Amino acid sequence: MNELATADTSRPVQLVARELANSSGYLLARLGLAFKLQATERAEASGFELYDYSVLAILGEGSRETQATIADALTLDPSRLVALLDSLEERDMVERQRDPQDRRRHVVSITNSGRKELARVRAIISQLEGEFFAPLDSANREALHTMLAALATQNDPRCCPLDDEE
Amino acid sequence: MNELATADTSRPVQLVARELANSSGYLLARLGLAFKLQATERAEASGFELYDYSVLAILGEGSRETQATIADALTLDPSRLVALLDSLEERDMVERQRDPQDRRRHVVSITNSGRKELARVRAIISQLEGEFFAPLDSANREALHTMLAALATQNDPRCCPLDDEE
DNA sequence: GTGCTATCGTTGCAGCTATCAACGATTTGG
DNA sequence: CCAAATCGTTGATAGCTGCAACGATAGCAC
Repeated sequence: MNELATADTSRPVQLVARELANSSGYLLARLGLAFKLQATERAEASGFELYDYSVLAILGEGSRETQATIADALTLDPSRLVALLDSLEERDMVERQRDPQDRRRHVVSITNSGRKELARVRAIISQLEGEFFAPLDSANREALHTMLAALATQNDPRCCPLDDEE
Repeated sequence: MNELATADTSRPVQLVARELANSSGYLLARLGLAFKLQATERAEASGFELYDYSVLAILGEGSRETQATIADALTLDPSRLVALLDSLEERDMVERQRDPQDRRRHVVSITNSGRKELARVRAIISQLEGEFFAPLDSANREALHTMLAALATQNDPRCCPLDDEE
């Protein structure tokens, strides 16, 4: 049925199928992964795990978190969080204290030096975002963000509270 | 320094940090992963691996591909593709033939039954896309797709050729 | 022609990661 | 005061990813 089973060697770079490139979901997944990889790379170049940033960012917003709530917010297995916090605590960025009201819990809080480090990673990620979304002008960037937030509230409720008031 | 290290147990659902929710890159990564997980789930419920769809979609567009070009397009290790093609070939969806012009190569082509199965998975994924992007009206969906495509051409060139003419 | 090197698909391995069960400590409720 | 549930932690297990090595074939130098 194949008159001549010969590959056409003419193309310079192999592109993904039109069908996939036309799928917003595929683009979303692929771009999301690309961003995550680049973020991981840059963070690790500065001595951080990418999850360090997520954890510090959560802790940087004031409310005293227990490990279960952090793990839940990041959709992370609690057992994986243990090693992350061990590492952060060893580097004096966070502190674990027993909750006096429920001594099973650990209340995790960020330290002053943790805040400084958070600012450093934040700058790195922020820089990357600027480059990654550079193809869009600022109006489009904002429009994109609004749409992503809308999708997140429906498809990943833990991600985004929708209360943009303030 | 912590007057009372007590977690505030008042919140119903734990949300991710404001800082992360305000990051388009974070939303992109998280939504992309969420989409991929849902797609995997639905595909597997119908007896497909998600990559089966990617491979079939590429093969469904006519040009005769060699394994290296497929792996390259999907940013997939060639060794991983072997098992995928073995499985697809076993189910009579694709065929491997030696390229007579270069007997090291395998030219992979889709079979008639492969096209039928492709149509089935395509419908499944298409259905999912409809649901996933439901929070956006069709104008916004199109705007979003255009932006994602623009980002892809810069950040993941293998993903999208930008030639939307036709 | 004869080697030398590169490429293609394939196999197998080794490291990493996620996922889960189980445990001690503690709280809660009867 | 006892039983069940919860919290953080540890350990083990399965699965995936990327990498090196291999046989087969091609291209190139001479």
